[in-house]
Amino acid sequence: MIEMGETEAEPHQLGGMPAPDQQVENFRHTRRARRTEIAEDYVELIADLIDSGGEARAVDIARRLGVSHATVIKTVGRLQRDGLVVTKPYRAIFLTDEGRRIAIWSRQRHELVVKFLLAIGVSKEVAYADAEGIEHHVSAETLAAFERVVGEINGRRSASGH
Amino acid sequence: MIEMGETEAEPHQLGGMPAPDQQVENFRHTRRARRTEIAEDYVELIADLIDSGGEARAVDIARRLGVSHATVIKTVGRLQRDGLVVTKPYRAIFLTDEGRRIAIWSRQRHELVVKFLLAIGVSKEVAYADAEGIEHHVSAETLAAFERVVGEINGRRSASGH
DNA sequence: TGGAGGATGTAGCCAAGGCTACATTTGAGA
DNA sequence: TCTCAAATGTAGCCTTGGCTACATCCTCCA
Ligand SMILES: [Mn+2]
Ligand SMILES: [Mn+2]
Ligand SMILES: [Mn+2]
Ligand SMILES: [Mn+2]
Repeated sequence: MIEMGETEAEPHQLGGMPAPDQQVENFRHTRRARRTEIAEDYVELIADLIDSGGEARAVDIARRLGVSHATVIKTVGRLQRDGLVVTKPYRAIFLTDEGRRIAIWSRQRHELVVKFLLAIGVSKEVAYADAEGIEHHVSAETLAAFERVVGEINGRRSASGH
Repeated sequence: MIEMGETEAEPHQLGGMPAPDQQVENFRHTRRARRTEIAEDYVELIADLIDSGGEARAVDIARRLGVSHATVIKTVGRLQRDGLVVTKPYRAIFLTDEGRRIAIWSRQRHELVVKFLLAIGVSKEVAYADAEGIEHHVSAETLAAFERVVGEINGRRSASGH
């Protein structure tokens, strides 16, 4: 067999991966998303607690997240520093306009991800579990695709006599 | 209007969210997944570098990930401690059996997530970008659902005269 | 109107995952 | 063979997000 250059180990994915410099951008993008995950979960949860119980207390957040109250208080401090919540010592936690904006957006995205997973046949338990992590990495374009698929599946289902 | 108990702010999602204690489990599950994301990206990338260039060097990993080489070296130390790679000072990095197992699994999962996003109409650039984060939160069940959908869409496409 | 107990705050610890700056080693080519 | 540039390693810094232990505050009820 004749020398063919540097291809000796069968690259295994021919049209697969993106170019190296595009991959760098993807990794950077994902690291950026990672840094906002916790903030998104917090503001979404705070909004839920306010909507259902009138106020969001550190102890409630801690119980829902399954972390210690000390962790919650420190994290809420960071959220306040970053302008997403306001709170005064020994008082409940409220969302700023910015925090509420993010909460509403996160909630819609989260719900759509769940709806989507359910639509493609994932069980309720797994859909909830996976959505909790997936949601933070779904761009607007992918979310739109999810919505399209949900529409198609529900359309097809009702067209064939529910 | 008569007192109706604690429902005054319209709970907004009736059958939406899971029960609080199920939600705790979901958050715990997601935190657990978060702790393995970086290891998965590293072993997958190391496998790619070995397959395409014969060896994986810290500087190559650093360039692909867009982080400093010092970060890579420290992380590789953790991977070695955890039994996923082996390396000797000033030498290249190799996968253990366990590391290779995880790399192969991660690569398959990653590729399927990309294929899935492309199948539902997401652009190539966004599919690659989103998949880099989504992959780590996709359970086996959800992955199976993805595979089903890819099969259906490809089937439908070829049925209607490609 | 006290307390007691629950909620909140504080201190200090840890590991992960980033970084820069500097030191050391390697190996390819002149 | 020797040198020097590139690769690797090390030190030390930072932030985040966990934890436990303990201190303080608030509030509700006896
Ligand atoms: Mn969410
Ligand atoms: Mn989440
Ligand atoms: Mn991957
Ligand atoms: Mn990834």
